Formats: sequence, structure tokens, C-alpha cells
Amino acid sequence: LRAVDVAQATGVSTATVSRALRGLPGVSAAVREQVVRAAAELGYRISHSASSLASGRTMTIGIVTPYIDHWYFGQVIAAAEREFAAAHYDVLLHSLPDNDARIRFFQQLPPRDRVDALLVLIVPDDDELAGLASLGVPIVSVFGGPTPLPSVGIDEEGAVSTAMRHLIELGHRRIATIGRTGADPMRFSTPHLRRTAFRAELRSAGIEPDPTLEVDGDYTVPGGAAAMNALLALPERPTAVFAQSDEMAIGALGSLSRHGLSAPHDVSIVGIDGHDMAAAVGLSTVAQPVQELGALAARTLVQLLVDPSMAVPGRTELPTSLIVRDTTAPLSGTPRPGHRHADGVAGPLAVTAVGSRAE
Amino acid sequence: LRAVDVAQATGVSTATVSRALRGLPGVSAAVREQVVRAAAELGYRISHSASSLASGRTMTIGIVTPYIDHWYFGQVIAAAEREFAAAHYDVLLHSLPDNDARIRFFQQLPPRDRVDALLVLIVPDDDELAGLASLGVPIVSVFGGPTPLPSVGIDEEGAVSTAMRHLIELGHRRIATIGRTGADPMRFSTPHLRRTAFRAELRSAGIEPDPTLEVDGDYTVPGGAAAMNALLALPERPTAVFAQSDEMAIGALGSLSRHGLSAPHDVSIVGIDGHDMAAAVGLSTVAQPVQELGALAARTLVQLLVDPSMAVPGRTELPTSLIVRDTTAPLSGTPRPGHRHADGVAGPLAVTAVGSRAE
DNA sequence: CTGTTAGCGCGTTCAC
DNA sequence: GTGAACGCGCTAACAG
Repeated sequence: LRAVDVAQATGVSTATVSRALRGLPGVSAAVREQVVRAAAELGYRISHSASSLASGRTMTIGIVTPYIDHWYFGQVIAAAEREFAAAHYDVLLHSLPDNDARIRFFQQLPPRDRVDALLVLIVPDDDELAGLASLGVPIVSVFGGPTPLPSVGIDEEGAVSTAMRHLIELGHRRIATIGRTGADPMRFSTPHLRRTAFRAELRSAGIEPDPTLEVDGDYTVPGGAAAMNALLALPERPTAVFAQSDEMAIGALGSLSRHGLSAPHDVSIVGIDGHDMAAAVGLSTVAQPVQELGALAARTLVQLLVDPSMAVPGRTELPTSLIVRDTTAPLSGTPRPGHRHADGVAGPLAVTAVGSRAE
Repeated sequence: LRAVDVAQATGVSTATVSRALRGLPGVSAAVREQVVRAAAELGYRISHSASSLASGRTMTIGIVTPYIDHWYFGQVIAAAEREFAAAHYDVLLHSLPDNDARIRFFQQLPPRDRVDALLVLIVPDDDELAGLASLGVPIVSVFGGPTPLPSVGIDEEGAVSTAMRHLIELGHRRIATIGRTGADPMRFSTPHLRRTAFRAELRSAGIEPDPTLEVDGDYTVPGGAAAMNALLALPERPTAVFAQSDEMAIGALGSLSRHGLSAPHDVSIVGIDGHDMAAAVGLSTVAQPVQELGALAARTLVQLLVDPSMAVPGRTELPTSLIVRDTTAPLSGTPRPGHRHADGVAGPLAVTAVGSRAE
């Protein structure tokens, strides 16, 4: 079923059909109504490829993300997709979870010719940036660090500072961090930023950073558990842990429990993210407005599309907020690293992950 | 940069360029190599819209999902996307998180003309099914219940049976379930299936289902917590809880802890899913192979595309597996509903969510 | 306000 | 094995 059919049924030309259906000016109300009605009755739909070929517009926005199945990216993508759908844009999704996928993607640049704009969630290196720029479409990115692209994100230093000051004000001075210390195959900027900020925050509190208190948690739940295991094996344990993501923090809580320890009794733990599960396990954390980040980036992109003459924005940072729950507490005199619960629980090892405000 | 340019650079016609670049037979090896080289040097890329318009193929597969930012759907989508990318298909993503979005989607049917196939993660009603069928492309779905569409999923009754028999074999007879009892705006089939199976399983163990032990958890973490609150307020508490999702189970664990109770000491809890966080909190659960579900559905779709004469598959069910962790234990003589830990923990309320195997 | 005329760039017959 | 010619269905510029 083509535009000609609607044109014949209405007694007008295909050009008028096109104008009428797209709401363009230059069509009398009467004709427009007839055309719209006829199209509806016939069940006519514009052919996307023909329309794109003729107009150069695709009404599609590409999202380039490292992961779909990670909490943070899922939240951002979902919020962005909602905005795009509201603006009548479809979403083409590209996930680059490993280096192979990433290399293939940048060799072929599949969005070429297929999208009107790009929402970028990976941190591109210079070559990748050049590749993306060569597509000649507006780009907005969502992530932590400084970047040549227009971006939205949070103030990473500020978020780390909030978490650290919380611990320091509680009297903690022997503070460990769980983050990424090794190589980062995905080249995220966040791990480096947060680690650097962690050290800076210690120094400004007059505490000299201790390298043995910086351990790798791979930004995953099991990684966080392994990291906490390592910290617990230290001759002199930390009294507080700043986990650079809630997932690592939750892994750390699990590790604690398997050692018969608990937060905040044996060690205070604070995370970053505002993960759904953080509320369930009572984790204190610095929440970032993930959905707002995705929505704002998406809206910016849509505006850029509506008004191409608009000034390209720089970076926008959204506020984070400290949520104190039950895994952080004042340093109580002497830490009791070897303490074990005497609660007669039936399970093999008692965990004390404390919760509140979850409902 | 168009095919003509490559043709001129090589001294052949655009027809030959097209054949050479797509690996079609009928081109001499020498010519093909020249064309390929010239195309690479010039940086020529086929125009997607022109190609689609001329061939009718879009090399794109649509995914219709209720959510992106829910664990289950994120896993399925990520796995499917990976398969599609490997087969050189792009992914058009449509999320229908609420009824409005859903109605808009089915009114406009955006994938029309834009996709070669559809992966459906929502449970369509009859009208919606007709709409999808009208697109005239292969469809495969991923979900629980019976459906007219080719589908992959798990044996819901079997999974419930596995969870329930685990509890029953531990000696539990007063078993509650947390699921969805109210209206389901998304029309998922799973809640009904699991609730029905729950009752059937009780009866086959000679236990008469008690309606007061079926509570609503909204399939969310806070919903699970609220549900557990309700169960704890009962005059006669259950000794075990079958949560119909891990997220609800984790919410329930949080509720327990806020009441000074713990699993499996005061009540055993088993979930369904195999959620990442289940390992972290030591939740016993019936794991379903989420990624395999997505990958299998995707592969099936690709095969259908490669060989349209292939017999349309019916339903494939993948096995689930019981993972016993630390929230389920034998019914120990008399339950102690009022018990409180005497562990002197610093936090306001002690939780005993027990973990293992998380690392 | 509306119709006519050219493309948009490629795929695909058919001849050769 | 290769080229010429037409068509996919729509949009945009121009003419009226």
C-alpha cells in the first residue's frame, strides 16, 4: 500500500498526501482531513526506507553502550528510550561488552546512514571519537569524566567527597577503598577519577593514603566480596570502607557476613550509586540520579535535532545525595576485628546486613 | 559516496559492485578483489535506506520488551543482542513499560517496514497478537506461559515444583508465597502460572492451600518487603516462604532483618530466578538460564531468517536448577517466631541474611 | 494551496 | 561473467 493509493482514493497528488500526513503547512484543512481519513481507512503507513532515502532523516537515534544488563546502563537506557519515544524517535541499540565487539563496531560503524543522532555511554578514545564524529550527527554522552563530547554526568569528585566526609565525620581514619586498580578493558574514566578523589579526600583530612588499603573489586558483586576478603586478611584492618559502587559494596557486605562480621559493627561501608538493592540491604550510599541523567541527555539530543542551530552544550552535572542507612556508624573506641556473632543462627555463617527505608 | 563512484574507480558497473560487495556468485575473483579494495580505499558504505528500499530487507530485528531496566529483561536482551550482532543484524529496541506506551505502540506499530523479525518479550493479548502478525515477519517470544507464538522459556510448573519440594522435604508445611495477587497491568502470564502451581504443589503434598498465606509482592524488592511484613503480622506465621522472584525474596529478607529475625533461623525463604544479587545475599533459589533463553530465541529467529522454509518451532523449555544457599533449612522442632538476636550489633536492627558461594 | 518533476542510491531482472 | 535499465516509495524544489 503506497502513497499513490491514498492519493487516488482522495483525488489529490502524492505530494499533498505526504504534506498532509506529516502535518506540514500548505494544505487546506479540508483536504488534510480527507487524506488523513483515507490513509487511516486504508491502513496506509509511510515506508520508512523510502522516506529516509528521500529525506535523509531516519527518525532513529543510536545508543552505544558497553552493557545492557548492568544496573546503571539499564537505568540510563530505559530513561533515554522513554524520552526518545515521546519525541517519536526509534532507538537502535548497540552493545559493546568486550573489546572484540568494540573493534568490530568501530570498523563498520553500523549507525552510519541509520541514525539522526547518537547517545554515547562508552568512553571513546581519540580514534573512536573521530569515527563517531565522522558520522556527522549530533552526539551527547553520559558518563563521569571530562570529555570533548557534550555530556551529562555527576560531579565525581564531589560524590567521592560526600562519601568520604561522611566516614571521616564518623571518626574513621583508617579507610579503605574498593574500586578498580588493574587495567580497565573498557577504558571507563570513573574508576580512575574516584580513586584519585579518594586519595585527595584523605589528604585534605590530614590522612596519608595507604596503598594497601586500595583493593580491586572489578566493579562487580563477587569482585567486591573478594576485595573485602583481602581487606579482612590485612594485619591491620580498616575501620571503614568506601566502595566505589553499590554492587561492590553489597559484595563486601556478603563477604563480611561469611566471616561472621557485620556492618557497621565491625566495619562501616558506604557505596556510590543508589542501586535498588542498596535500599533492600540497608546500604549507606551516595545516590546519583541515573534516570535523570539518561532523560536529560536524551532531551538534549532531541533539542539539538529540533534546532540544529542551537549552541552545542558542554557538560552538565546533576547533584548526588548522601543516603545514610545502616552500614555506617561512628567509630566506636577500639575496633573488634575478630568479633563473631553469638546468635546461634542455623546457617553456616551469620551475616549482618542491616536494612531500613526499603519499603 | 555511492556505488557509482566505486564502479567508475574500478571500471565496472554498479551492478557488479553490488554483487562483488555482497559476495554473490557471478563475479570473477579478480574483479571482486578490485572492487572490494576500491570500496575500502574510498571508504564506501552501502546506503542502508536505499538498500532496504530496493531489496525489502532491513537487516534489523526488533525487540519488544516491557522493561529494559529490570534484571530479567536486561539479561535476555543483552544475550539476544549479542547473537543478533554476530549475525550482522542491528537491533531496534521498543520498551513498553506502561499501558500508555503499549497502546501507542500497537496503534502505530513502529517496527512496520523497519525490521525483518521480532523478538517479543511482552505477553500480547489477542488483538496485539494480530497486530504483530500483520507485520508479516518471523516472531519468537521469550516468556513463561503457553502462547500461540513460537517461544522459549522455562517449565514454570517444574520450577515452582522444585522450589516447593525443597521446602517440603525440609519439613515445612506451613508455607506462604509472595507473588502477585492483584491485577497485572502488564498482563504477564508468569504470576498466575506460579501461583496456580504453588497451590497444586501444596495439594499434592497433602496440604490444603491457605489463602491468607498468599500475599502480594508486586514482583519488586520493596513489594517483597511489604509482603513479608504482612506475613509476620499474621497470628500464625509461616515457617517457610516461596517468593516467586528473587527480587521479592531479597525484599523479604530485608523485612525479616528489620524485624530482628533472620533466614533460615526464623523462616526459610526460597526464590526463583538466579539473580546476581541472590548469590551475594546467600539466597536459595531456583535459577533459570536467562541468557540462554535470550540467546536461543535470537538464534532461532536468525535461522528462520536464513531459511524461511524452515518449520516454525513451537515451544522450547530450558531446564532450571535448584541452588541451595543459606536461607533454607530444615524445620527445627518448634519455630521461634519471636526470637531476636543477642549479638549486640551496633545497627538499629540486626539482619541475618546469610551468604555463600558468592565469590 | 496544490500538482509536476526529479531525484534519493541501490537491487534486480534481463540481455549480452 | 558483466552491463543496461528499470523500479523500490517517498520527499523536495519548482511551477502554477
